[in-house]
Amino acid sequence: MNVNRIFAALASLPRRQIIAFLSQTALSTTDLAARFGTSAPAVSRHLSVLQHAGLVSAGRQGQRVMYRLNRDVLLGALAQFASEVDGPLRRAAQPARTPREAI
Amino acid sequence: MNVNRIFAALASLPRRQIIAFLSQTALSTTDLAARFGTSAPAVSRHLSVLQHAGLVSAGRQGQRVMYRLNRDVLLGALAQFASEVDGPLRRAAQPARTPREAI
DNA sequence: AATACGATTAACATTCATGTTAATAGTATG
DNA sequence: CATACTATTAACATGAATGTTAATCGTATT
Repeated sequence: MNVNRIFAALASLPRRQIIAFLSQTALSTTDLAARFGTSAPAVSRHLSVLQHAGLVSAGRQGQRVMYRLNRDVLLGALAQFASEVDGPLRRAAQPARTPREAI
Repeated sequence: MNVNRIFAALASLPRRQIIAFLSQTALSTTDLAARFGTSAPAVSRHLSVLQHAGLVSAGRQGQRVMYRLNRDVLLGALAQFASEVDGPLRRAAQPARTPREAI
């Protein structure tokens, strides 16, 4: 899991919006394009970036390619980054403390 | 706390590196510029972005301006984004309600 | 096989981000 | 007060990202 690549993927607002949509249900490229104002090719490239970062998975179903979110990867990356930032000082001071149970 | 602004700030690799440095200790602009290969003005603008996002705080000490990381803001934003992604489906799918400590 | 539909890639233009050097502002010190 | 040091802003150039339309590929349907 490449945290830098994942955060680079999360850099873009449209991609975070795509993730928000995919957090509810699996969607195809045109589904997402319809939910945005944008074109299918634009969505397709965003999905490609997300996929290479490991954040989404693609599965073809007939003509459509359905994308779904890899929650574990996303949450894992957030947790890792959080621990990198939270780590050095706090672990020295308070070994057992985690900021929040979710991450 | 503006999650979009925070993620936009986290988009940049140099800024995440700055955050990594500041997670260890407070540093001045030139301190950070020395740790990078980059110039002071470049660092200064990155720090400005981070500060407007609320991720770092500045405090002048004599000639120097010391920057330190606002861990709570950063970790809070990560937790909020995580809960947004983690939330909808899991709360709907899980028969037992997940306690919402959502921040 | 021919056509239609969905997805991706190519090519292009435009906008945004990053870094550099030069100039300006603020603070301390001789 | 003049000088030195730190930080920030201005102006500029360059590279990357995003979106558009047109073209290509894959799959299904008739």
